[in-house]
Amino acid sequence: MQMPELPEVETVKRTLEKKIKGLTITDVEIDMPKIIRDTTPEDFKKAVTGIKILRLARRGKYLLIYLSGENVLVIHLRMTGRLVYTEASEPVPRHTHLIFHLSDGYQLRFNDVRQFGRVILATNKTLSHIKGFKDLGPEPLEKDFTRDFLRRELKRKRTRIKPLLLDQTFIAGLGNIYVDETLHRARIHPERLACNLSPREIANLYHSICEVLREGIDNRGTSMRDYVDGDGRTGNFQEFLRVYNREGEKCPRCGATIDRIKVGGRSSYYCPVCQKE
DNA sequence: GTGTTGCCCTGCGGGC
DNA sequence: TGCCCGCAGGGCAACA
Repeated sequence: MQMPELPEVETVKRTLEKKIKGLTITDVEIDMPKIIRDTTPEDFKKAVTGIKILRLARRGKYLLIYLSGENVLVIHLRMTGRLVYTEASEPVPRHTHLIFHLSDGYQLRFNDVRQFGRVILATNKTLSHIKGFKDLGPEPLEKDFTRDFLRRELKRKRTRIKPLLLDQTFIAGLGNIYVDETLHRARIHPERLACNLSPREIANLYHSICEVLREGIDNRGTSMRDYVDGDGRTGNFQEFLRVYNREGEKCPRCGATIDRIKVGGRSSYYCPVCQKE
């Protein structure tokens, strides 16, 4: 029960960058070839061994590791993926599928219980062809994501607000936890039609998206079960969640009982009093 | 364009 | 205690 979303991936990026930027990948162990997409294990190994790590970046829920030369590692942690910088002498945990040996003697380990995570070897040129990555919507914390943009786009959509916010082509980086928290703060029921939101609700929604994500990052992400940052540390934002995973508990704003429904096949936690249909 | 379902996958919790 | 089953969910494909 955990899905690295924008704040978690941003935290992994920040913690890892301090540790691995400037190091060289001296070897790669691939235990689960299917984690790597579109490249054979042999080609992957050949492409990254002896190559220097230049910088890290994030786009939506994707982590990007830029290497010297043209290559970029595009990593999606999906549900249970972890990317941890660790001493080589540490025991290798179960479900460790990929190990990068680094020039400082440490290792960067990719671990994923459910094997949903993906590592794609791309170049600066092929980045724009990667399925899922190429169609990502705007970054919600960047300046091109404005209230006007949100209002304009919502008016065009005859779909329910929750599945829309989860759609990575609409906005990049939101997942189930942060969408539920956002909608609660904005007092919007998850099944409301996007095109029917009032200007005031849209303003609240815009503010809530930015606020929830910033607070998530400030608290180094949410750890329900699996998520840890690049140092292997858990986040703290789970302590500040108001509705997610709190079915049956009291709404911190009005005291009503938090309910859970399925919206678009996803569990959705909300307050039936604060968030009217 | 939008909605629904199923698949990928393992661990966990509930029921018996 | 141990087994079975359903659920959790991001992204994607297939289909309605």
